[in-house]
Amino acid sequence: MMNAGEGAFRALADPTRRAILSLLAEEDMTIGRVAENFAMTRPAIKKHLGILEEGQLIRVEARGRERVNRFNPEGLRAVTGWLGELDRFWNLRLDRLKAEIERDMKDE
Amino acid sequence: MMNAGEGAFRALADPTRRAILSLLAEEDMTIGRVAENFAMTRPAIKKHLGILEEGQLIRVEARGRERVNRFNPEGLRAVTGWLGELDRFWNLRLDRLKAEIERDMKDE
DNA sequence: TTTAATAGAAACTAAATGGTATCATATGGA
DNA sequence: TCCATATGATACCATTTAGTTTCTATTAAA
Repeated sequence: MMNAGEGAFRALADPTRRAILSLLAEEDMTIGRVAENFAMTRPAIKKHLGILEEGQLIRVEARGRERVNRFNPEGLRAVTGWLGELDRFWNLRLDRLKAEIERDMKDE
Repeated sequence: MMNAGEGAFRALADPTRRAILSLLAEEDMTIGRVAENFAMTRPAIKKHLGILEEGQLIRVEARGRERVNRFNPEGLRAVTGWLGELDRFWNLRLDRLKAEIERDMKDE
């Protein structure tokens, strides 16, 4: 089980970035518009958007002098995929445990 | 959409912690046993386990002089729950978009 | 063609993070 | 009881992170 989606996990760790992602899931926004929603300077928001982009959680499209930031649901696959694998491991373990218990009961 | 599972997201951001979680999903382990799997001192592993515990992703049970660390699948709900909400937002948006397009087509 | 708006970049700071080394504590067993 | 083992705790260090301020570049529009 390896480092898939390193960037996505890192991007999701910060609450501001998760809030940004929520906004962008509802509506595409320029950097300025995103920044209006936070008590923080635009450069700070820009950095967060950069990290979200690295994690593939958003896509940025140049449009004249603006940059439109859009949510990229594909990027979440790295995360949900890893969580799914973890769950698979867990269930395999439960299955082994169950089998063991059944074997023990038969022995008695 | 708010800060649910802050600790869990933070805990998952580090690759070492994700690797630890994978191990623990397969098998309960003491701190020492976990540490054997990494090129890192035990205090470092202990810190990671502490952060995983804060994020509710593991539970720790004292057992004599040992501490057994076990994976806590419940803790992932904060994460999957948030991801689900995000997805819901996204789909609502797609629905609005679809409705709009259908309306426009009827107008022509 | 100025001027105002939008964004990018760089340099800096404070605090958090991931790690180490070292020392103290508690428990199981010879 | 005494010793080895398993863990906890503390202090320290280097790097990263999240944020700021300030300055520059590009584009829209009067």
